Amino acid sequence: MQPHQFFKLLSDETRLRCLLLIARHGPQRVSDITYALQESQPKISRHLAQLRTLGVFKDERQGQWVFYSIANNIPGWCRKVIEGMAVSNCLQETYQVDRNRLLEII
Amino acid sequence: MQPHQFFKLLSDETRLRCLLLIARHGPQRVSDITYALQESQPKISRHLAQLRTLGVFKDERQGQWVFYSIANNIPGWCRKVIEGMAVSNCLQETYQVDRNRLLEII
DNA sequence: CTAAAATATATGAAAATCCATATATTCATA
DNA sequence: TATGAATATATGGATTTTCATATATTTTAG
Repeated sequence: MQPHQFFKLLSDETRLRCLLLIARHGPQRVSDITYALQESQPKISRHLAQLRTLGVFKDERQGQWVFYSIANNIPGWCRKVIEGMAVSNCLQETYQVDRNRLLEII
Repeated sequence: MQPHQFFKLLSDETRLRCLLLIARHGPQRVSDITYALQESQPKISRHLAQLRTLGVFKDERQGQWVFYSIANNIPGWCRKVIEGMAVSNCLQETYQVDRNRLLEII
């Protein structure tokens, strides 16, 4: 994965919201992410697929649900960016609402 | 500047090349960046303008030349990403050629 | 146990939007 | 006038989104 490809994934706000939610709260079901972000299911599914296709996410089916999580073999520089953002206070306002909605249901 | 907007800047390889060149070698003239990247002048100018418009770069005219450099008031989380990439060895191979061409002429 | 219904996720196709590039031109400075 | 930089326009192509539907799994009814 080339740097500009990774940054392109992060350039879409929906994908960034998905990534940060999972970076902070671990593996999540598609349906829960859909609820937390208040977006349509196909929209979430497509963005998760992009993150998976480039190797940032992995998916795992458990019964009727599919859980997405951060792949365990991502490059170190990717992990550094993700974790840097996850602890950054630049996100407090914008992404807090997603977190709160997720915490309602998990 | 919102995170996904910053990452969109980094999602274009030409912009990323400009950014990393300046992150490593300090303020540079448009003409020197154009030479280092071996791209057309309007193309470079347009990408530099985007980086400037969102506040990542500042420009300064000195005589007939315009120097671009990293703005001194960028958010901490941006600086962290930029410096993280600048020291990352994931870029060594890909962007070394740009650096070498720049070092020829400065 | 089997068939039907319900739930969860993915995908094909189409529409709308966005983006990068090339060319030509203009602006600014020396 | 010559050089360096910015901008206008057109265009091709990529991206995102939606709608409808397909697939897979689980639950329920009989």
